[in-house]
Amino acid sequence: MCEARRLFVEHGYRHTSMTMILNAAGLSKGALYHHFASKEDMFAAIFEDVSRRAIERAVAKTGKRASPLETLSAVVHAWLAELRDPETAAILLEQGPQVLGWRRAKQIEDANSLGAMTRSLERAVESGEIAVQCPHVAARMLNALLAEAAFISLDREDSRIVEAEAMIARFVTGLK
Amino acid sequence: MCEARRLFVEHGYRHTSMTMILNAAGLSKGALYHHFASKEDMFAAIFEDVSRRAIERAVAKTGKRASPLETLSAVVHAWLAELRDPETAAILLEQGPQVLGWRRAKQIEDANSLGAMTRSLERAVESGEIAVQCPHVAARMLNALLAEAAFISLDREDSRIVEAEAMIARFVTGLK
DNA sequence: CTCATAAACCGACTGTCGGTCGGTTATATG
DNA sequence: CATATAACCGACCGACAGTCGGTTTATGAG
Repeated sequence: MCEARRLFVEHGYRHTSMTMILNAAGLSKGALYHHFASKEDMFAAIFEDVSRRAIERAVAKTGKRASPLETLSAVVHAWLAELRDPETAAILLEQGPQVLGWRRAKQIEDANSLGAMTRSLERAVESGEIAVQCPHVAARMLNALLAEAAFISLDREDSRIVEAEAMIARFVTGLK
Repeated sequence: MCEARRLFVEHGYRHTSMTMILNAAGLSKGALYHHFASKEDMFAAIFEDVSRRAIERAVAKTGKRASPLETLSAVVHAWLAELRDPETAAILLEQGPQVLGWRRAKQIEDANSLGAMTRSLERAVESGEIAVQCPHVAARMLNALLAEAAFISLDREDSRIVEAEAMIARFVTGLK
């Protein structure tokens, strides 16, 4: 599955045939289809794995903060840093929604990054630092901004990245 | 091409074979491939058409406003209304990025909705109502919020839609 | 060790689908 | 009418995801 991820990142989902994956992994078709129902399902497993590990790393990097809102800001920053990793971006931002469709991709993210973001928002609401009716909606809106900022940062134009991050910061503080 | 759009909306891109389109349109393969280089190219033409007409309608519905910022807010509102049309949403939000990839989809939108949004932002900057360094970045961030709000509104949960729209309004006024 | 059971693995085969190509018909132009 | 160009045709092809009957390997109870 590690080999499959590498090939997907390098050539894209469509241009990576099962045969290529089979050769790289040294497996047979039957073996692979014994573990995954379809090529798409295998990609979903990879997507889930990348999503889970990325948010775990981001949360781990975020030490203890004074308040829930500051923690949220720190998580947001750490998450953006994770998305700057080309492999993570390729799977989570480019190919994920393309291969799985946004519904399935969001569903998987709900159990990982989106879920962590929602919980962080909920804590900030409980502490009274921000005011939103539905933290899940706020998390999705925030997540959309983060994904767009990550897309922009893929073009490696520093000034634009700085501006995008500033807008996100303003969005978060604007929830007060 | 009208028939193809209908089939794509109804069954999705993947589950719409060329043969289905050919039968529905009463054409032969050769004829169709004389006009489009590939199935994906045909979809791109449909995407471009839907994108162009949707922003045209939104702008048309937006009458004259007192200031560029008010015009921007009105365009944003009208654009959200357009995205609530299931067929438009299916092509622009669901299938577009999935079939074409976000790069190509954004490139086409740059000539239509994103372009209009950017120009509207530029006017508001010129009049001094808002302050952003790069209107194009702001337009993309705003567009990401609008797309997410449209996704949320596809689930038809009214309270969430209201909250999402309020966040967008706050984002726009927060650019001051 | 033996045998039963299941999990993991194999690879030739198949159906479907996007795309091709040599050729034909319609339309416009001099 | 002659010529050229665009529109159109559909049998055919290669590639690919997915299948299936069968084999090997691991497990574990007697």
